[in-house]
Amino acid sequence: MLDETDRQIIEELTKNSRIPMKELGEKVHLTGQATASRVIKLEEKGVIEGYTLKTNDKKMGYHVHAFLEIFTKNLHHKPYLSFVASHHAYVIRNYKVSGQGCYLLECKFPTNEELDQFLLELNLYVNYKLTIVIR
Amino acid sequence: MLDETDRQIIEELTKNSRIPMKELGEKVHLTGQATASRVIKLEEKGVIEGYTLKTNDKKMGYHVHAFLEIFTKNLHHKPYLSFVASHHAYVIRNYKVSGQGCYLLECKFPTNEELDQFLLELNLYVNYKLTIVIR
DNA sequence: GATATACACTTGATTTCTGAAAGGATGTAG
DNA sequence: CTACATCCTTTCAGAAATCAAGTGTATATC
Repeated sequence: MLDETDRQIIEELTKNSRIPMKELGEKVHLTGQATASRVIKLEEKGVIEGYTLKTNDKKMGYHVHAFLEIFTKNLHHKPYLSFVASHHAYVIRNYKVSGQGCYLLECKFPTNEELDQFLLELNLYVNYKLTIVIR
Repeated sequence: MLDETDRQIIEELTKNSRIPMKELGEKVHLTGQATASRVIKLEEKGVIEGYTLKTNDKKMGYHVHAFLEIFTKNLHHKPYLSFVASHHAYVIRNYKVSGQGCYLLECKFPTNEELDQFLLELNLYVNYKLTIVIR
């Protein structure tokens, strides 16, 4: 399904998704046009889902990075899920998981105060175990 | 430091980092040239760290996505850290954290068999608690 | 109040890239 | 052998990026 050239293309685009097709082509020993048509095929197959940005969270004003292991208090998950949906500015990812908790919630906050406020509200819906990222 | 236009630029580039500068400019009511120079400044400031790709892990052949809470067996972290470094194909991210564990390791594997093999080797250096992502 | 300076943006010209069309090489099936 | 499909290259017109002025505005300086 994916040959070595496709893999190289994906690797290079992961390093720098704004690289010109011509230059990408040189890296994988193809013309820019052939490279572009491979990229289009990878998009159509759904292997490539999109092109995005790596930003510096601290310089964006987010100084606190946390993981929350979520334990729902009862069988109704919807209140928690809609709480998460309504706080998407803080939420990086929310995974349903197997293990101790029901969900693993990754978040970012400008300050500890905002984290604290978030936790107070979160605790209305679920219990949690907090893990703060140091590095 | 960052004005509303910069924030919009970052938002649009997060949605699609391959958007032409001209088109991005239209979205933020600037010419392509002015937009490009703002983007260059954001890069120089380190706010923008790079441009990358969103891929579909399943279609890339990775069917297992896991988080590992790591508990080092002793005070020496180096053996674990070099083990992680030597398995970067599986490792997505490795965070030093405060909380129960010392590290939070996010990984992906093609199969449960490879996960199992990884865990066997990992267990030589540290103890862990496994969390598998369902969705 | 006049002048200098810095900054951000626009305009216009040149270079570079992209995307479409046509054609060539290779492999497969009838 | 022929038809067909796939993947690549070449060519070329149009689009975008880049570079070099030039304009406008705010702030500082005398």
